[in-house]
Amino acid sequence: MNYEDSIKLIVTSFPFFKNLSDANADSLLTEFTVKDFQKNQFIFGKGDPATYCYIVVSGWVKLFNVNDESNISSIQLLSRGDVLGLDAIFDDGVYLYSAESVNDCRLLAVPTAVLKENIRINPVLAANLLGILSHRIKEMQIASACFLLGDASRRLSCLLLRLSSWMVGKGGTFKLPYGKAIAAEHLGMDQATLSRALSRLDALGVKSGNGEVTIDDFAKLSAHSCTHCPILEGQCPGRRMKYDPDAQQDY
Amino acid sequence: MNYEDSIKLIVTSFPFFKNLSDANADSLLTEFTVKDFQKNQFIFGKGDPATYCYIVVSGWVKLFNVNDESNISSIQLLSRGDVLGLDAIFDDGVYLYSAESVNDCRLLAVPTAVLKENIRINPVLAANLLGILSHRIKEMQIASACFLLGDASRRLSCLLLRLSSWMVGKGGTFKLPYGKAIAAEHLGMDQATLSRALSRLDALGVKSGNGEVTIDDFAKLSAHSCTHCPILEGQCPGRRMKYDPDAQQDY
DNA sequence: CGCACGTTTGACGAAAGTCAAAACTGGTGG
DNA sequence: CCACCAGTTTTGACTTTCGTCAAACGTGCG
Repeated sequence: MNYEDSIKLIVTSFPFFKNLSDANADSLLTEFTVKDFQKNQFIFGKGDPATYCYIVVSGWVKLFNVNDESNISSIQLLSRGDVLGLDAIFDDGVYLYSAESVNDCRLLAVPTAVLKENIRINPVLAANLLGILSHRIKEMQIASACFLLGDASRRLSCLLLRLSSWMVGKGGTFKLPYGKAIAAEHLGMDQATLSRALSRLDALGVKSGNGEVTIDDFAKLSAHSCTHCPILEGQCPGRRMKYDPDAQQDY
Repeated sequence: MNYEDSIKLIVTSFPFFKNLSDANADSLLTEFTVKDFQKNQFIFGKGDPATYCYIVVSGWVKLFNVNDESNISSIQLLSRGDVLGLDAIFDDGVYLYSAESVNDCRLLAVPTAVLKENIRINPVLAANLLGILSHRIKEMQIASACFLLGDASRRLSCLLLRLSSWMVGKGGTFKLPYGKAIAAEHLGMDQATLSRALSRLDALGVKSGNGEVTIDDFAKLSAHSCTHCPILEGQCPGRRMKYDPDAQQDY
C-alpha cells in the first residue's frame, strides 16, 4: 500500500468524509495536501486570510488568542479527526484565532475555495460540515460548563475525565498529551493553581508524575465534578457516573 | 397586508432565509407556525425530543442548563433573528438545554423533519445553516473571552458594550432588555457581584437606574475591557476602541 | 398601607492570582 | 558517572476578588 492510500485509509474514517461515495472522497483528496509540523510550530495566525482549513491526522494542535498585553487565552486543543479553521471560511474569510502545533503532528490542508464550491454541489458534504460545526458547539458548551464548575480541582477533574474517556475499566493510568502549563492555560487558571488543585485531588485517588496521571476510580472522580455539571447525561464523554438508581453507591 | 404577510416580511430578512428564492421561502413558511409566549414561560426542556427548532421573531429567550443541585448556568440570551435548538437536530435529536421566555415573545416553530429534508435538496438553505452555526461559534468565542476578562467590572463592561452595539455617537442611554439577576446569571457571577461591579463602573461614566443604563463614552469603557480581550478587531460588535494609531488618545 | 419583587449593602471567609524562589526533569558533554 | 543546563513544576507568602448569607432598601401594585 502506498503513502496516499494509507492517508486515505485514515482520513476517510473521519466525520468529514462520512457517507461520501468513494469517488467523491477520491476527487476531494486529490485537492488536499498533507503537511507535517514539528513541535511548537506556527500553523496560522489570527487575522491571516483563511485560504486553507485543516484536518488533524495525528498529533495535537492548539488554537489560541492573544490580547494587547500578550496574554494567551486557549480556544481549543485538537487531535485526530478534528477540523480547524472551518468557521473562518464563512463571512470574512480570515482566521479568528492562531494555531500552533503542540507535538509533532500531521495535518491535511483543505483549500477553502474547493470546500466552498463542493458545499454547493454536494449535499452530503454540506451535511457533514453541519454535523462538525454542531459537534463543535457541543464541545464548547461542555468547555464552558467546565469553566463554571466552581473550584479549580473540579475543573481539573473534568479535564482529566475527558482526557481518559477512551479508557475502560474502573481506573487506570494515561499519559498527558501536553504539558501542565498548556493544560492550565486551557482551563483558564494559573499554572500554580493547577498544581495545587492536582495535589488536592490526591485524596480522591489521583496521582501524577512523569507526565502521567493515574486515576484509581473514574466513577469516584466523576462524582466529584460531574455532579455539579449541568451537561445532559450521555452528552459528555468524560462523565463516568453510575446511572442505575438501584446500584449501590459506595461514596 | 394580512398577518402571514407581515410575519413573512419580518423573517425573510433573517439569516435563515438569506438568498432563498421567494418560492422557496413561501413553501418553507407554510410548514412553519408562529407561537407566542408570555414572560417566564417554558419553551422546551433539556432532554426532550427535538421536534422543533425555533426562530426568534421578537422578545428575548434564555437558554440554560440546570445541574443536580438546581444551579442554573446560562447558555445564551437570544433575540430577533436568532435560532434556537438548531444544534440539537443532528445526532440524537434531543435538546441539550432548556429554553424559557424572558419577556413576552414570538417564535417561529420549524419542524426539524422539514428542515432535515430541505437541507438535502436545498444547498442555499444548507449554506445558510452553516453560516448560522459558524456565527454561533463566533458568539461563543466572544462569550468565553468575556468570561476570561479578569474582574467582574470588565466582564460587565463587555456585556454593556455589546448590548449597546447598535447605538451611534459618543455615548447614550439604553434600556436593559432583561433584569440584572438574569444578566448576572449570564455573566456567571453573583447578583451581588454584578451590583458592586456596576457601582465601580461609575468612575468610568456608567450610570444606571430604573432598568436603564447610561454610558457617557463608549470608547472610554471599551478601553477598560476590550484592551484585555483577545478577540480579533472587527469581530466583536461591542468593541468601540479607536483604531487609528495616529489618533489622540485621551485616556 | 402592606406586600412582593428586584436590587443594594455590609461583613466575613474561601478561593485563586501574583511574584518569586526552590525543586525537579531530561538531555548534554566532559 | 557525574556535573551542568534549560525547561518545567512545585511550594510559600501575600493580596485581591469573589461567593455567601443576611439584612436593608426601594419600587410598583393591589
